Amino acid sequence: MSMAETAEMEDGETLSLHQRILSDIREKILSGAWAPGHRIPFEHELTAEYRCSRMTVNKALSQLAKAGLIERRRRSGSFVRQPQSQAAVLELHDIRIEVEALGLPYRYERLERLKRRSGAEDRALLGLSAPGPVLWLESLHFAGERPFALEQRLINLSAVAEAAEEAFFEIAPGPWLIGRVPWSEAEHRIRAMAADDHVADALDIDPGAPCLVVERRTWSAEHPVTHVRFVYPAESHTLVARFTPSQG
Amino acid sequence: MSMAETAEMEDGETLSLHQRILSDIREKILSGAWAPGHRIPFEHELTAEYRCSRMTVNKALSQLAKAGLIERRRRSGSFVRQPQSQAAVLELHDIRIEVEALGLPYRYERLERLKRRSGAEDRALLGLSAPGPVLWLESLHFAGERPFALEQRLINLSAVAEAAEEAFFEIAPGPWLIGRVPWSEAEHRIRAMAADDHVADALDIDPGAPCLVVERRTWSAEHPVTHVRFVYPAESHTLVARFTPSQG
DNA sequence: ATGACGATTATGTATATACATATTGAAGCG
DNA sequence: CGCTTCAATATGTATATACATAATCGTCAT
Repeated sequence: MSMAETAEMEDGETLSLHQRILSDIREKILSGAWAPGHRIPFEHELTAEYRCSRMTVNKALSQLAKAGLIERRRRSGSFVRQPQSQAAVLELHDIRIEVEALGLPYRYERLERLKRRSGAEDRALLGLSAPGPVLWLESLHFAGERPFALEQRLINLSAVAEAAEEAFFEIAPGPWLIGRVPWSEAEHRIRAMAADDHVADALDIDPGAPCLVVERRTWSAEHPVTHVRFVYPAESHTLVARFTPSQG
Repeated sequence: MSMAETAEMEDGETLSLHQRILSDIREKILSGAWAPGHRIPFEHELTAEYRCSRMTVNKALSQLAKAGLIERRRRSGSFVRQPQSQAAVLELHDIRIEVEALGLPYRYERLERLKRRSGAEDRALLGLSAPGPVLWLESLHFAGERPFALEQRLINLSAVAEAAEEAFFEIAPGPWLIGRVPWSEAEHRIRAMAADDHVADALDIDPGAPCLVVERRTWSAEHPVTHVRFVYPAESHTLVARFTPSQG
């Protein structure tokens, strides 16, 4: 066996050995052949089975453990975990991309722009403790002729001073921030809401009509950067998330 | 330097060397010190900086690449990637746990149970091509006295035959399935909806009131298992998701 | 100029080895 | 019987080494 051997799959695809071990075991777990609690063969057994070194087996098992499919216990071995509480990876696209994926022309319109000192409400939204300068922006995203989403955004100018110079007529604040500020963490809240008069007016729907609200707070290295609320009319929008319980 | 040396952090926590390298680099990227496009030191340079072997550095860099923070190019080096499109890990808890976390007593009530041959609508929901036996269930989850969520579920009896024997009076179909069927994939749809008469009646809210709808389809090894729709009154429920762009 | 080609270089993946660490299980003892 | 101690064992992390592979760069001939 040569040093960096690769394996031929049935379909002709080439996988590295540790990826083959990984997907073999994953398949056994997901198919139910190895039920929760089942003890996976020891590293030295897999070493014999796959004719490879312990390091290679270890790499594969460590990855399965990190993905949460198995649990490893020293001296005892590795075990299939109980199915985890379900989690979904939710893609939150750029609205422009979303609209264009629908085959509709995208248009962005800035409604409001206000520089002010943060009040208690602003600080609560951003998660700030001390007052400071913030920028308030309200914009509309259109799909064709129809309003697609209303965006209400608060930017912490202490964290992103350059935003004070930008009018946001040409570029939406989302893409502008993405290109400028590396973000380290984000928190999302998703809920349903009845349109109030202001929202109904902006989105051209009836007051009281159901809307999907997605709020996102973003931090960059511990500093709050922005809080944004997207309000979508119920008909226009469904969030889709697909989840596979391990990431090969 | 001993073989399996570990490093003391300032706060006294012990990290393995490769984890220290990983978090060092991650911090540089997230803080913005290394902007997108910046070339990360070569493996042999990091080897010298951290006084360790190339394998250790390689492990850390590979992990950063898998997390999507950097891109690796043979012969050229490793580079900080543009900030990715945002994605969020959305936790979808068991409703019982959710209700109990609110400090309210949980109660479950089965409303309807119907065994039938799948019609076109059922097949569309489950993603089935051929007709077959399915089980239709409607249940209510209570938080204290108030209805918390309405559950409408379709189970593919070809995949889970035992479900036909279960009355689902004592146990909710969610927990029952989790303990029995290993699932390999799930797809979620989240949207806002106005309550129709049936939903309004079940949840004891006004017709037309906004609701949050979470639909989930689950597969086990390519076979559709179940489709479930949870309808939450808008006031009762917010989904929260927190996301950090790399998984140290 | 330009295109072919080989050397160089950085990463990708595997090996064998070494020692650390946590936990189990059995032996020994009061 | 219960407690301590100690050896055995499986995993955790690091080393040095080897060869493969892909991309780039310079050289040289056309």
